[in-house]
Amino acid sequence: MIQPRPRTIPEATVARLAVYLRVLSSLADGGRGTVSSGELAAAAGVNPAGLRKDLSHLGPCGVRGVGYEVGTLRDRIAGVLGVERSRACVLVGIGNLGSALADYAGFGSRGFEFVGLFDVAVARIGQRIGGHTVHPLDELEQVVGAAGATIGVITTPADVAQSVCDRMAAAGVRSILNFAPVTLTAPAGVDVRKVDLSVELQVLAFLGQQRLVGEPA
Amino acid sequence: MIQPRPRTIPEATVARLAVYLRVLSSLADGGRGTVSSGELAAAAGVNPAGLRKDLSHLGPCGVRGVGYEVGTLRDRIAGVLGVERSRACVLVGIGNLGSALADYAGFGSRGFEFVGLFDVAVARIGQRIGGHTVHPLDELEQVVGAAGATIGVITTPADVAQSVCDRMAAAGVRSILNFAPVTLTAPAGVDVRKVDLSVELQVLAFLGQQRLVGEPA
DNA sequence: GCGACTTTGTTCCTGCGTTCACAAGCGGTT
DNA sequence: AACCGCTTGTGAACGCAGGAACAAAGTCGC
Repeated sequence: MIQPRPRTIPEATVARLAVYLRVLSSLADGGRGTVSSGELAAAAGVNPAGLRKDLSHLGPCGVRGVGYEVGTLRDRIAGVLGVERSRACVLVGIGNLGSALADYAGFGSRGFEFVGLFDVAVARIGQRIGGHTVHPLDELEQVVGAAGATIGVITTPADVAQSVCDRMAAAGVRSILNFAPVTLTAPAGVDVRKVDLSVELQVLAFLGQQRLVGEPA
Repeated sequence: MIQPRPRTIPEATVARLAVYLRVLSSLADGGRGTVSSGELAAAAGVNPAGLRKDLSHLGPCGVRGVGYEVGTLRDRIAGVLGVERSRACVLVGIGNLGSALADYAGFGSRGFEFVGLFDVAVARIGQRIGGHTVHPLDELEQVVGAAGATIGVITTPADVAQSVCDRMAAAGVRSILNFAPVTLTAPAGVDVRKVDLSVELQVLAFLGQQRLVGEPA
């Protein structure tokens, strides 16, 4: 019995595969049959050689002299990323950002299903966002257990993010995406990924000012 | 005349400096006088040696045997990142995500000032968010020119993001932060930074499932 | 005043990601 | 059937980030 995926796929490659998947879906909708690595790389904003190397992690999936078959490659990447399987997610903190995520249709088509939206503000509870209802935070553990949710998203203010993280981990969540501007600590076996919007903006601004100093042209 | 910043600072270091700045601000508010690299690294979630290497890009700014003086280091990092100077930003696309960004108080304290919020929906125009008023998109070029905005944020749907990007670049914006799920192309001299929320979630989910396969324990 | 401890700043090294360049393979054409 | 052009897949080199270990330096205690 050979194992179909012998080695681990680098994290940077996984991130790009998700981008390729989006481009391929768009091409497939446009009725495109095949694409070359050069064209696909241009659409994704990466180097053609790097794209081929990324795809090589999935095994040979192109035809030399022709290119990649759009539909086949899309399904291949979707299978590797696990898009077809539905993943139960919970989201805590229904502010503007949390509402944006809950309402974003792109998650549903990628295999993510929000099985619970939570907040502490009574004004928020009962609101319907993206087809789901906001529940009081007290019900977090019950919903996580009942739905078998393994993914949690935190969009709360910074001061309560750690306590939410602890509760999620204790309830059985294994992967946490944190938008709160704090560094969370989680027990072993639970990995946390942080997205800091203000850091992104600050890096962008710094690179811009650094470019001005380096190249006064 | 020696140049105060002889070399360029790596991008990864810049991102971490922003995190250190936040931690240091929090420590300063708590009345803390000095910190060691180990403690600061733990709070930021990085390796102590890496933190010292990051800080070495600013020149010597600690005292051996003691640690770093909290207030001094905070001001030093703030100066390098250019926090004290106010940067004019424009934001196009006042949906949930755009509202979240416009309303986020963390930007103002980091030197970013939104001088214009724009949308095409007449229902949005005139709304006040985070102390600013939403304007029709037609006024984008005028506001960018008048305020000298060099930073633009795109939180529009994917299909109009490229046209907004083009208009921003033509109007004088030099740095663009793109939240729309498309790869934008901009003229030389304008750099685009992309944040894709669904990609982040997909990477997280994949790492979780890969971990289960690799370590069945 | 001197020694020892603590902590920074630096240097080396290992591993990873990215890029370039080439061989292998397939389709179309004559 | 053989040749030619095109594209994939892979191997090698380069550059960079991350981690560990060590020397320099300053402070505290005696």
